[in-house]
Amino acid sequence: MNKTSRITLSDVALAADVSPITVSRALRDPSKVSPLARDRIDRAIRELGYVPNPAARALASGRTDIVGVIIPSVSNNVFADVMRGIDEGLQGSPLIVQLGTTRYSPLTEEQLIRVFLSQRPAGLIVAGHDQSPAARALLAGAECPVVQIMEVGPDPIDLAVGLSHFDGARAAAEHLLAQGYRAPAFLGAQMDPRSQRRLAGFRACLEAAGLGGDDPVVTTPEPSSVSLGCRLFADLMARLPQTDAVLCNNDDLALGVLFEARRRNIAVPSRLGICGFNDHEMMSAAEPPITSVATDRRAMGAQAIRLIRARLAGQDAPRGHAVDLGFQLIPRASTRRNRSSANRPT
Amino acid sequence: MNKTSRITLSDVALAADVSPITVSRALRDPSKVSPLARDRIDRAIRELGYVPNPAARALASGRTDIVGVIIPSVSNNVFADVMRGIDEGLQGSPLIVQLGTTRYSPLTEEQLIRVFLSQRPAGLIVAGHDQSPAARALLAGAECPVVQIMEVGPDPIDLAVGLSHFDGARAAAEHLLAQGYRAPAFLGAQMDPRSQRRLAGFRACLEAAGLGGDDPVVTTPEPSSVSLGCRLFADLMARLPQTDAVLCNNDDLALGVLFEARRRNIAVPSRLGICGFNDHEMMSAAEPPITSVATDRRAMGAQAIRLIRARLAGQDAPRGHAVDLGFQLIPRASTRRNRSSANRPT
DNA sequence: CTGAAAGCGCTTACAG
DNA sequence: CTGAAAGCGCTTACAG
Repeated sequence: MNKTSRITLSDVALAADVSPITVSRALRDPSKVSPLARDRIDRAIRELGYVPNPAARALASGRTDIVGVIIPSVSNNVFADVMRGIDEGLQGSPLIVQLGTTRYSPLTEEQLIRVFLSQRPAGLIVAGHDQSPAARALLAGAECPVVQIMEVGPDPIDLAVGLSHFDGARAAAEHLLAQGYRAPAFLGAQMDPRSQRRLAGFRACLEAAGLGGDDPVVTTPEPSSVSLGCRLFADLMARLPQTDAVLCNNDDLALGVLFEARRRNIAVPSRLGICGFNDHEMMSAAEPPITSVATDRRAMGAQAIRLIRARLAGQDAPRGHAVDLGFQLIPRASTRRNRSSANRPT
Repeated sequence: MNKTSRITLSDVALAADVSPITVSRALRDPSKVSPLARDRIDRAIRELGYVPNPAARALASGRTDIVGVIIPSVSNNVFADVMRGIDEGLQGSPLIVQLGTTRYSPLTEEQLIRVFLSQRPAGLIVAGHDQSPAARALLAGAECPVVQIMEVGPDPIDLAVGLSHFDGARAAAEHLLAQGYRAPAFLGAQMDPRSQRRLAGFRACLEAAGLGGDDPVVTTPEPSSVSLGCRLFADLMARLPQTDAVLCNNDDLALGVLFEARRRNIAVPSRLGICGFNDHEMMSAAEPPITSVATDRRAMGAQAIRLIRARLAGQDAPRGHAVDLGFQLIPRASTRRNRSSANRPT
């Protein structure tokens, strides 16, 4: 094709009057080259506008600077936050993100893993612990560090960083009971594995409190949204009008519940308690501010990259190493039922 | 290193009893290979578990299946939506997304363009029209299709798909005036070029209406958030208490204004009109529902990919081809001041 | 500290 | 429809 121009390493070598090998070395580890040669090479690179060909490098070395990231969806602010953390973690490294979305399909995930692995990535980040057996096998056989993010669970493939969604939801449910709510319900959308575990945590709390009878749960496989929160809450009220508190699978739903409650003149928090999950920034800004379970999505992404970089730098990060980032219940006015509300921090 | 295993094209050729070239051909264009050879090759590929090496392919052909996407930020739901559209547009193609974020820095953008271009991508998508001259030069010299997204403007580098933010904001301001608001203000965060143009559209409307004196504008370079909407609105009310409507740079701010107005017992829409920008899903769910300027971010991403795929398929898409996706003002209760509100579509 | 040789795994023309 | 030859632009050992 366009065989015009395109400066190669040999061109640089010629201009700097050294061998190509020396240029290659200067590029990869300048300390291995004499200062004099280094200077000449640097100048030649600058003058010629040389840019290395990553494909050639990858073919020769079997390595790349690519970090593959495989997540269910990008239009979910939770993953957007994770991506942000990944991006921040990448600062100062030559690593580049290759992004793939599974749309919550294990089969798509498997295919993506195959494609991404064929690129010989420097590292791979995948969401969750529920890969198909074939996907797990692929990842287990990968020559690069693999980080499972979002949750910690038994038997990580390699590295893992996340939190226990079961514990988070259980803590939230316990909070509702502690506030005096007696008929809490669970609202869930996009019931992915993590949502399922949140639901399980909710149920565990209710059972422990002897409230396990009704199973006051409304869920849908639909993707989450604020509008969906409105609708799910309407469904819930039609089915279980005695509900006095709602634990939402995520903050979007919680916001929808708040709006719908307002539309129906249901007083929050006195008649209805609302709790979200993740503690999106808007939870503290809402009126009333909404209680939520804070998770640090950015830290998750950043930490995943940190683990990969450490492994690449030859540092020790044994297989099976899992980092539990935990969660924090942030009580706010939306669940402040029987207490003095004189002082109201947001 | 690990020279063990790793099946190559030659291995497949050997097993299928054809030459490597024929295998290569079968992979790229099966119709050019006899059905018999094709069968044998397919079987060999399956049995050996052969996966092509993209680096080798890239080096030999000078092409890759990579689409570079360069956006300011991922933790901004506008770009998350665009990414979603890109992702959808990619369906059924072998293209893979490589993602880079500029953090709104032209210098970082330039570096990213350089790095991404060195990969010989199949296409490049960049946000906005305000690249540095050096970045523009790089893009103009690119051998792949380049799509500028988010807005349409004069002198696109190659392809473009977006809308006029100036027009969108002006239409919103006109709507506020038409509703009888007489002292509209503008609230803006993260004042990137598109926000600047929205502000300009707002000002143009006010001037045309003879209301250009005060310049009722509160902006900040801080990234946008709902909480920030609360704070900016507080600033605004302190400075210009006569304000009776707010045009927000985006929906996050608008939601923050709604919450803050509620906290202050400022009636919406009678005492205060609120209008957002982008029409995020939550605008229709809010109570009251919030007027906004709808933009189709997903379509933007999908269309960008469509243009790239068309160009790659050899179809005609002349340089300078710009697609204006337009916008649509969605009037809702938050600006329904003097009208009968008997029927209230959301 | 530096270099000559070989090779990474494909594809590109060019023949036949 | 099929193949032999050359080469894409680097890096990897191995010497010196």
